[in-house]
Amino acid sequence: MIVPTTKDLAEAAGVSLATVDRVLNDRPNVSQKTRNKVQAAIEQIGFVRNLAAVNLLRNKPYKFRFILPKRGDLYLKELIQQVEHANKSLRSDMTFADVEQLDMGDPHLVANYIMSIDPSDLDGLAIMAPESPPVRDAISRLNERGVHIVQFLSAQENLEQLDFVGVNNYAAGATAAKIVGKFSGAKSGSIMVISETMLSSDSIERRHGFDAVINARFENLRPLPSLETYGEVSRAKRIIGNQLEHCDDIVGVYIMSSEARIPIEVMREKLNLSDVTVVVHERTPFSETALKNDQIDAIIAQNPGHAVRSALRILRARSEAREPNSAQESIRIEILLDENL
Amino acid sequence: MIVPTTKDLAEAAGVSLATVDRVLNDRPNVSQKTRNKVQAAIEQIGFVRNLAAVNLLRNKPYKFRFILPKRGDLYLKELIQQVEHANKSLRSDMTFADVEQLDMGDPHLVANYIMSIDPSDLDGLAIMAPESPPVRDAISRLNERGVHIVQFLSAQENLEQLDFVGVNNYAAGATAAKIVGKFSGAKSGSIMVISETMLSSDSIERRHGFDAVINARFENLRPLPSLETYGEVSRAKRIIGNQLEHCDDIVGVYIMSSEARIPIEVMREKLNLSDVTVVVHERTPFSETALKNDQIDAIIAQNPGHAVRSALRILRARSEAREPNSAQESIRIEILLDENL
DNA sequence: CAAAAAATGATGTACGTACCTCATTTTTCT
DNA sequence: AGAAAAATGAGGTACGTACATCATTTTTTG
Repeated sequence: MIVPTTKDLAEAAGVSLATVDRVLNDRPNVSQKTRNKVQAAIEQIGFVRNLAAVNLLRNKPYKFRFILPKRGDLYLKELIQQVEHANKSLRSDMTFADVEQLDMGDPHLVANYIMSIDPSDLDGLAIMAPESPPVRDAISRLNERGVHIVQFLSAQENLEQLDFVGVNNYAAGATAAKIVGKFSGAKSGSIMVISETMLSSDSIERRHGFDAVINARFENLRPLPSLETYGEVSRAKRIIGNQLEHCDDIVGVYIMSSEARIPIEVMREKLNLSDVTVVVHERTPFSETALKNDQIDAIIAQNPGHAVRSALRILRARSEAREPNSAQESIRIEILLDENL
Repeated sequence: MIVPTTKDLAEAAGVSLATVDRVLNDRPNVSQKTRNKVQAAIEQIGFVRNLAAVNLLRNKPYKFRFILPKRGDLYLKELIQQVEHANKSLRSDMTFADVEQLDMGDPHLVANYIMSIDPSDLDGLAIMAPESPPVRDAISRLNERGVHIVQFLSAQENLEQLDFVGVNNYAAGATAAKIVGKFSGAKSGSIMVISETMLSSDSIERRHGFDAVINARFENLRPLPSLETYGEVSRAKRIIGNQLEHCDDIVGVYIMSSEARIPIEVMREKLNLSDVTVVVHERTPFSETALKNDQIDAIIAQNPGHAVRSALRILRARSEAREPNSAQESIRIEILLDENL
């Protein structure tokens, strides 16, 4: 099989290589007639730029950075590992990725960091940060200064023009609700809803989706107010214990944040977890074990490897002024059971 | 940022470019001492081959073919579309893919086709064909003649040394069982199991996985013998109608083959599908609509786009004598509900 | 210690494209 | 018609690697 080159294209179009180059790279001083001739020849012989040659010529290292929270859970650890792995396996492709962990409790610190970035140092940024106006503004500014941005797993409002990698959290909550509802069978009772914090838009959206489905389809179930652990074991013990005392008809538990460990460990002291339906988010070594041990029933997950690779593909595409292949880049809401782990 | 080249490597190792080349490409006439020096320098400066340059130099078009069944359903159509799409978007990468559809009813025809392939025409083959000795032998032979092979979505026995793309069908059946069981709540009754044919190993494995989980965890449910439609509407009507008459305690339906349309259309005339739990395989325009209309409860799916791209990545890697990135290539058993479509 | 063998160096070519400069032809304008 | 402007052609360089060839040095062997 012969793959046509620019040379073949020039011949087919009846013009010189220089003119082909002018057309392909949108340079001035080409008549419309010639442009058409070349375009026709492109279609006719099926010419496609050889990516390897283009990349070799560009030969620019692409540097991308993930901004992730400092305080984190097992899922965060997975993400970091995936970035490191991607960094290794993409080096031969001139793609480099690293991680900067910031204290997300302080939006101004995050905004300052973003604004301090030198666009000549970095080609793109994947940001996972709680919704906040200063951060949003900093992102916009940096983007205007030529750094490509992907909103990673958590989106800022009013930044719809930027690429987003992650799941629809409303749908994720709704999916969790469907599982909790269906798995509870004909039982009636209350559903505990536990979150690390309800300040993030992720949690809010998940809660909305969850309530919508429970209310619409499972009249027998009563979702309780969200409990916020703030990631502290002692607090978790207190508030969860408190609720368990006042409520003796728990039939299901939904843990909205990516860290399922603390709530599960607290609860399994006071409750037989195999008797109630437990749904958590994100696959981690802990949640995987819990699923196998029948302490939880389902994991709603977004694959961290997919997410990282997808963000990098999008950043790479943007850096080369290509359109990302959107079909390939959507992240699925995965439902993991013991059977399909 | 500077990315080290072979030139930098030569300098760092204190040898000439020619020697670096000898080490990198495993050529003879290099002392062990020098090999070590170069290896050490590779580690030290973090040298990685520039893929673009290697590909440019190779500059070989890779030609791959998917062998798929001739008679097929909507899922097959999706697969074909995905191959066509991949073919377009990978042209700039010198990767070409096409589809050959064969009558899978005749193993010898399939085997003959495989044996008639000229290894100089084709770099790799992705085969989806029912388990059969002549086909298996033909695959082995072709592989020995230098054509890389991927077993696509359905595996041949005793060909474990070849790459496989697809899900574990036992686990897929088990997953379906878990959904049917849990979604049926406390109800007792029978489960219909419908397949196009029970001759394929896919169906057999799914059935095994299904029965294992139902028997182990759901004593209230009784799986019925498999009904085989052979893809014929009239036959489907007859056997399904027959079973519905003799069995008035149906609480769930499991459709094992990728074509859900015929059984669903037959059944919805005689049964209120929203009263029973229905689980099918593969996302197609039909099953998607049925899920939205509450005629089915869940789809067990393997993403056709992922599958096709994965097969092509593996074939490409093998053709370039690289190891495929196995972590990225595993196909998930997806559970699709109305909420996470 | 000389001859053979092994190891290493020096140098050139090629892959397909982008970008550059300069020469030449064609078109447009006055 | 003649000058200015636009269009096109011709040719070179560079990216990083693989694969040659041939010259030179070092090591091994009898």
